[in-house]
Amino acid sequence: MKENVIYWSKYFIPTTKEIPAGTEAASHQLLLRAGLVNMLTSGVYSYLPLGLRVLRRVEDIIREEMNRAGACEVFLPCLQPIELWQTTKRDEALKEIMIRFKDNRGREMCLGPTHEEVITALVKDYVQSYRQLPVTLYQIQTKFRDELRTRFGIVRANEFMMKDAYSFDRDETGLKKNYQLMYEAYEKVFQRCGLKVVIVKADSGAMGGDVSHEFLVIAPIGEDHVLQCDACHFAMGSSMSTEQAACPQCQNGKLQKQIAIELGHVFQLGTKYTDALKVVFLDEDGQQKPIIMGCYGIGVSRLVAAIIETNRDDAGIVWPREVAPFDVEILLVQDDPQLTPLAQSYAQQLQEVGLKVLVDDRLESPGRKFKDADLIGIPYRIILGKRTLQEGKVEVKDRKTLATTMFTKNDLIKEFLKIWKATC
RNA sequence: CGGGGAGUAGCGCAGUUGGCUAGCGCACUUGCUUUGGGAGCAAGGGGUCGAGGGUUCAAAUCCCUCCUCCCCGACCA
Repeated sequence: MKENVIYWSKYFIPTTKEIPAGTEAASHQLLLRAGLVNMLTSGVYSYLPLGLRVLRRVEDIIREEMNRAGACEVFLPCLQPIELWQTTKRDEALKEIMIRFKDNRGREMCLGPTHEEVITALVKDYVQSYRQLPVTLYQIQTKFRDELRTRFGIVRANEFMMKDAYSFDRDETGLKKNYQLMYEAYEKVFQRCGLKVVIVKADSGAMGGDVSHEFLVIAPIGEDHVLQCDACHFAMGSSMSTEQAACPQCQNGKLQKQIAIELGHVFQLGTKYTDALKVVFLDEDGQQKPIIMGCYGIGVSRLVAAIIETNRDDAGIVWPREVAPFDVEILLVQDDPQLTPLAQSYAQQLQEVGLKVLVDDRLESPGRKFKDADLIGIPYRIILGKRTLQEGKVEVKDRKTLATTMFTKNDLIKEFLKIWKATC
C-alpha cells in the first residue's frame, strides 16, 4: 500500500549526537541515538515511529513467509489464568520468569511468557477429527518475561515482540513435514532481513520435545556461543561439544568459539502439551490419538537489534533494503524556494511508484542533516543543494557503499529508479 | 541472587580531602548573521545534586538504609 510522503519537520525522529550513558552494545546505542526506541525502565521499551516502521516491516516479512508455509495468523491473549499452566506444571517450571498477579476477583493470573498452553487449549476446542489436521497457527505478539537480568537493550527485554507458531499433526510424518516447512521459512525470513544465520541442533529446554534447532547470528554481543568451523563454516552449539578441535563436518577446519544472538528456535514437541491437556482426535481407523505438536519462535524485536548489530558502520545504521524504515531520503541542503518544490516533485514521483520516501526538510544546518541521515541509515539519499543544482545536477548517495553519483535534474527519477531496480 | 561500575538541568559530563550564589558542553527560547558534513555572536529559561535518615555551625561532598541503571555469571527468543 502506498503511503504519503513523510516530511521530517512534521514527523517524530528524535536523534541524538551523544552516546547514551549506560549503554555498551552498538545496537543499543544506535536504537536510542537514531530515535527508534525509548527506554521506560530496564527491559521495557517504547517504539518510536522509525523503530515501529522497522518492526512492522520485519513482522510483514515474517507474515509473508508464515502464510506461504501454510500457517494461519491468530492473536492470543497475554492475560492468562494460572490454572491453565497448572495442567502442564509449567507454572512451576517457568516460575522464575512468569509475571503473576491476582485480579480484582482474586483469580491467579499471569502475563503470557509463551503460548503453548493457550494454543493447545484453543485447538482442543475445535479439532476432533483427522480431517481437520494438519493445522498450523501463528501470532505476532508481546511476551512478558520477568528475566533475572535484562541485557543489551531490546536484545533481552522483559516485554518483547515474538512470533510464535504451532503446528498440529496426526502423526510424526506430518510433524516432520511441517517442521521442515518452518525451518525453510525461517531461513527465508532471516535472509530477507539481511542476516546470515547459523543453524545448530539444540537442547529443547523448558519447551520439551526431542528435535530442535536454533537460528543464531554471530555478532559482537550475544548470550550464546557457537563453535564454527573456520573452513566450511559448519556450526554447532558450544554446549553440545566436547573438547574436540577438528570440524566434524569437513575434518579440515578448526572449530572456533563465536558469540551469537539466538533469533529463532524450532521444536518438535511431540505430545507433551496435548497429553497434558488431553487433546485427541479421531483417526481414520476409529482410534483416538493424541495430536502431535511442533512450535516455532522468532524474537522479532530482538531481530531488529540483531540487524542493527550486524548492519552498521562508524556513522550509524546501514539498513538492509527490505527492513529499512524508508527506501529513500531526500535531503534538502538549504531551505530554498528553488529546492523545495523540486524535492516535493521527486518525492511524489517516487511515492507513486511505491517507494517509501522521507524528506528531510528541517531548518537545520547541512552538517547536522548529513550526520542524521548517516545515523538513521536509509539505503538511498537524494541530496538537493543549491550549489549542484546551479549546474543542473542532483546527487544520489548509497548508504552502504557510500558511493555518490551525480545526475541531471531532469533525469534523476529515471536514473534513480534504474539503480533502485538493479539492486533489488 | 552473587561480583563490579554508575546516578548532578532534556542529553553527555565536571565538581566529591566538608565551605561561599552548583558549573561546563550540547539541546531549548528570542534576535541578527550564516547554510554541502553536527554554524557564529548576543541575550535568556531550565536543578528537591536518585530517595530517606544521620553527623555538623555548615553536606552534591562524610556515615547508614533503600531505590534505579549498566556490565560479568546461572536461564531464554
